[in-house]
Amino acid sequence: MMTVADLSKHSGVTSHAVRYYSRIGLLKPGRNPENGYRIFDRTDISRLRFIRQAQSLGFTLEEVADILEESGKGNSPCPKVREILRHRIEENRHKLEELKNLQERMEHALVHWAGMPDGMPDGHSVCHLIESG
Amino acid sequence: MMTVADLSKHSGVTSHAVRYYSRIGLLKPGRNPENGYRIFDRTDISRLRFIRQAQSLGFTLEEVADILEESGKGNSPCPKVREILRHRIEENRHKLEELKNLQERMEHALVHWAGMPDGMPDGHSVCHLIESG
DNA sequence: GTAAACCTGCGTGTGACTAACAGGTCAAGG
DNA sequence: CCTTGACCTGTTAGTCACACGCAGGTTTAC
Repeated sequence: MMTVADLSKHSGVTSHAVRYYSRIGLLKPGRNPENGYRIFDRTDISRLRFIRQAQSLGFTLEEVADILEESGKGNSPCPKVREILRHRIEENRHKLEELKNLQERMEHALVHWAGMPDGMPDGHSVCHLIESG
Repeated sequence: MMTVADLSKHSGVTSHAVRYYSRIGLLKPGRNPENGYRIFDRTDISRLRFIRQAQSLGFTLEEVADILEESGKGNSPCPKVREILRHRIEENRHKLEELKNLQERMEHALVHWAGMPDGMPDGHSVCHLIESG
């Protein structure tokens, strides 16, 4: 009952993304036989909402596709969902630490550089600021 | 005086990456006219070290290319370097906050789900765990 | 002489889109 | 009836920093 633009406005997801989800099979809209336009119904609306909800929890689109497929076969996706989340939490803990380290290195460098003059390249040094790290 | 593999072993950078840097112009090795192999000298070694040092401080390869080029023209890259770093620090602060938020959402979800049973898909719900968020 | 370990360029894949292209469709207004 | 503008279609390229694999040539050691 809705076109791409309708669904986009209704959901706040760009029409580009809606078409992208259709292309990779996350959404399976019908087609208007007169002009080939995609047509979405209430099921698609809630699917789309589900996709964004899952994404906001850190799920990748591939994982969402898995979940959707499992669910479509009549199986409960919940165990898989719990496992993915546990795994993602571990990964994220790692990434967080790396980013914190990076942030510290960057801030330390900026302070360290505050007292250093700019230097001209001299053939064996590109930028002594960076090389001083 | 060194081939790709020599430089790779010497620096701990994979030979794939060394060739990649050559391809995008970060390294400009000479060529052995007999067989077309790349040959690297001391300058390339320090360039490569500079690249990795800059990367570890959060610079992108494109930025490194800019810096190298500026430096190659005889200008001091230092002002640009300071500016990029300041900018990167701001960006990273943002990213860190987002990741922290995500981590909280994920951990909260896992706790929240601990008391919930697995459910079967019933046509209008895919996974009540995710949809309960 | 042959096997292992190198080298070459090039093309594909990663994630989740965004942007752009060329062309078709549709509703409203003059 | 015609135009304008906003939509639609599929496809392709771009993002980042590589990893991996291909087919084929080279070098080194035994």
